[in-house]
Amino acid sequence: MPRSFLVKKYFAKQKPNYSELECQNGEKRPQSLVWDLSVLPTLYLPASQTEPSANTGPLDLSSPSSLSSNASSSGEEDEGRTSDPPSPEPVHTYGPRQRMKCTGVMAHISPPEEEEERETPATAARPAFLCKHCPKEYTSLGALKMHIRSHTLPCVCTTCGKAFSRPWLLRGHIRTHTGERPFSCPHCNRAFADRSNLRAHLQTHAEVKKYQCSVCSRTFSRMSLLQKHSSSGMKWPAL
DNA sequence: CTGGGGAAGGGGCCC
DNA sequence: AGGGCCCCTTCCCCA
Repeated sequence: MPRSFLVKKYFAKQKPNYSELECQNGEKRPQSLVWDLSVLPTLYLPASQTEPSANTGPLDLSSPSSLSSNASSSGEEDEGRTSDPPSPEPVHTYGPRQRMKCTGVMAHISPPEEEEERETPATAARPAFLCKHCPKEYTSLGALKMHIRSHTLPCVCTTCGKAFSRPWLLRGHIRTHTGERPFSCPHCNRAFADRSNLRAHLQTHAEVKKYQCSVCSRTFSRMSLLQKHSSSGMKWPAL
C-alpha cells in the first residue's frame, strides 16, 4: 500500500524511528501521475440512474450495473486526462480487489464541488458538514472535502484506469505496476512498496509483538491476527 | 488454520 | 485552506 512512500522528515517529530528503513532512493518520484479532474463529470450519474439500494451494498466496480453508466462515457474519461494514451479499457475494468468503504458511492456521485457540502440547520451552532453521498458528517469543510474525494476518485491510474481518492494512493498503486519497493527490512532485506507493510513486517521479527491477547498474553504482529485469535476461542499457547 | 504479504482506505497533522 | 505525508487499519489472498 501506498501511504507512505515519499520519505520525509518525520524524524524531526520524534515519531517512531524508522529512519533506518527509509527509502533508499529518497527522492520524489517523477512518475507520471495523472489525475485529471476532468474525469469527475464522467463519473457523475444522473439521479435518474441512481437506485436507493445502490447505497447499501458493496460497490462492485466490475459490475456493469454499478458502473455501466460511466462505462459508456469511459472513452471521454480518457480524453480528459492529460497526456495519457487513451486507455482501451478505462476506468473500473480492473481486477478483483474492489473493496470500497462508503459503498455504493459511485452510483450517487454528483456533479463536483459546489453543492457537495451542506450544513445541518440543527447543528448550525456547531457546523456539521454532511456528505451528500453517504451518511458521514464532518465538523470541518476540509475534512468533508477530503472525504468527498473518496467518492469522486479524481486520481486515475493511466496504466489500468483504476481511480483513487488521493494522489499518494495512486502513487502507491503505481508501484504495483512498476514493482518499485523502496522500503526494505534491515533484518532480512525484504523490500516493500509500502511503509506500513514494512512496519507490519518488522513485527514479525520482534520477539514480543505489538498486539497482545489480554487473556493469554500471546502477542501478534497484527491486530487482525489478534482479533482472529480472540474470536477463535483464544487457544492457549503450547507450553 | 494461522501467519504474513500486498493493496487499499481514511483521518489527522504539518507545511 | 489545501495538499502532501504519516500512521493506522482493514481486507484479501496465499503459503
